[in-house]
Amino acid sequence: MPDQKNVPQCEFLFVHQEIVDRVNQALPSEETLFDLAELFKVFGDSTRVKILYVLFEAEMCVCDIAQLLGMTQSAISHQLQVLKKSKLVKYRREGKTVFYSLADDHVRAILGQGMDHVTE
Amino acid sequence: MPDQKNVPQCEFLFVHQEIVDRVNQALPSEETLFDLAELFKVFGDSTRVKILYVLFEAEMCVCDIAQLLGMTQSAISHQLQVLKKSKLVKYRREGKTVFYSLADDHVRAILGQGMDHVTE
DNA sequence: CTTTCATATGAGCAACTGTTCATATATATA
DNA sequence: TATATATATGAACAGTTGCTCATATGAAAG
Repeated sequence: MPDQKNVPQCEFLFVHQEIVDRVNQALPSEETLFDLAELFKVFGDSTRVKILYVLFEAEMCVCDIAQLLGMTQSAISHQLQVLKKSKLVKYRREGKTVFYSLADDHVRAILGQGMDHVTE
Repeated sequence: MPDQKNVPQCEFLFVHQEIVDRVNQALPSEETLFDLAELFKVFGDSTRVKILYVLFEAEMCVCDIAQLLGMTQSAISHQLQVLKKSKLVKYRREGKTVFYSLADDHVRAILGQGMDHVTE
């Protein structure tokens, strides 16, 4: 962030200096906030959300997911790589087939919180 | 979705027909899943996450937020409109100034769940 | 070794996103 | 009314994203 802290753009900055200080202390690091946004970005796509919901129920191979969602194998595989990179899913090879499943219960918790907000 | 349900692309689809049926039942509606992804999309940007974290601490006017984050008033205002449209923040006018605050505690809960996953 | 099947991956493209810049709106004050 | 301040907003542009298509990789079977 540029050093503009002492160049107020409105009179309220100094009126609320205590609040500004408190916020600055409470604000997580730039890196943490970036990672957090990156995480939510992964959840911010219909296809990926669908894949995660499918894996809620059972581990599943790539082509079954594609079949279920009516999408191409390539599209699903690309998105599974995104989910894998974010450590939201894990996989298990069995012969020619690769089975994907949810990495842990955080995924359920996050989706659940979002669902609460959407369906209320 | 195209009607490809009876054109298996791999042998596992029919081996796991029961699972496919169960998943199809458990899967929320297309519209709900779309809304869910749209919600997470809003959280999927550093600037917006920062704004929300700032509002965690206190209601704040546009220019104070811009000041705090070292960004232009315009950029912050644009993002506040996005957050407003998603009903994640509310605002209160006081003379020339507009104060923004979190709309409800869902926002905290969702960010908190994400933070758990990021900081573990 | 060759073929087949399931999956992964790179290039290319259209659609979307976040910022900047210029300007408009709204409120208060002289 | 004219001016100043705080915020909102539209256009434009660069950067990103998700899909398709073609092709590559990996594993099992002939």
